[in-house]
Amino acid sequence: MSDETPTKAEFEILKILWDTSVPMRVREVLEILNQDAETPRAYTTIMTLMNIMADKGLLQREPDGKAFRYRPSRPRERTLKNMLADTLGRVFDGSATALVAQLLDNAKPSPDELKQIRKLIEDYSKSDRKR
Amino acid sequence: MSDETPTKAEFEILKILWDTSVPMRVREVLEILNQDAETPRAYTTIMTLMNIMADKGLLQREPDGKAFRYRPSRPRERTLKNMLADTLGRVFDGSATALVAQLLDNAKPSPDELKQIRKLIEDYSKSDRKR
DNA sequence: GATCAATTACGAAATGAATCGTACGAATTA
DNA sequence: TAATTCGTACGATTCATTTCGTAATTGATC
Repeated sequence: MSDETPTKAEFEILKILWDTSVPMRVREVLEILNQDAETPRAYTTIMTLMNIMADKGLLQREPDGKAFRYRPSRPRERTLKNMLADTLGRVFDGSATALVAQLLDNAKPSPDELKQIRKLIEDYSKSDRKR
Repeated sequence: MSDETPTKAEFEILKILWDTSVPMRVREVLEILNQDAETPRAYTTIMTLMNIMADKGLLQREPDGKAFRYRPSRPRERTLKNMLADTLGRVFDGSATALVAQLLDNAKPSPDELKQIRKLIEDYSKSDRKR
């Protein structure tokens, strides 16, 4: 129950907080969010959103002067994991193979990326037996 | 513009149509959808949904007696491709490597699946130069 | 043609997400 | 103390999605 998956807008906020890796105030998040936005959001929009996220357990608040600072409740990896699991289950019926097939056909990874990906799979294969 | 990505409910309907691979009427889709559903939907719910999908261009209609039969406008692969591209871009900032890393950490593919995945990558590597 | 059952058309309500304005409170300053 | 500034709380509005009821239509049957 404590593993809510964020909505689109919520996820944007989480990305900012993960990137800076330091608890931030609403205003700071707002400014980063707006600095390269075509249509800037209002302060209260983000305030409300971050409130909801705190209620849901996606963010934690800590008092700082008259304001709060917010931090993500869960590390980035854990959340990405959930979101990917969602796609994997919903879209690819749980088949990692099907997903990779689409991915290759799709993302056209560069030779360099391919190399990295191969390495990942090698490493995983080796560490597999201790599962 | 003709590459709409389906919503959750729309996708469920597409899956049914892809699986049977034959154009179906609303009632048939409804029955499959409801047969293992905890809360069954009303006929009109699916009717409306499929109408919207036809408007959007996700489905095509062909008359059959007094009713219509519906078929997906696009093949499954094409749609999955779009949906995966969305996840890749939004969640993993376009990094196929990052996605695969999560996937391995996540789906715990079996040795057999791994083998298939490796093969996919091999094949892709070979065909890559003609890009 | 009249009637019946199945289907579609239309429109409206319920829900969830995203947006923002106004009210109000606390610290800061004039 | 009054005015300013920064913050949160709360509620309203908009928008997309999902849901479904009622009315109109159509084809089949008598």
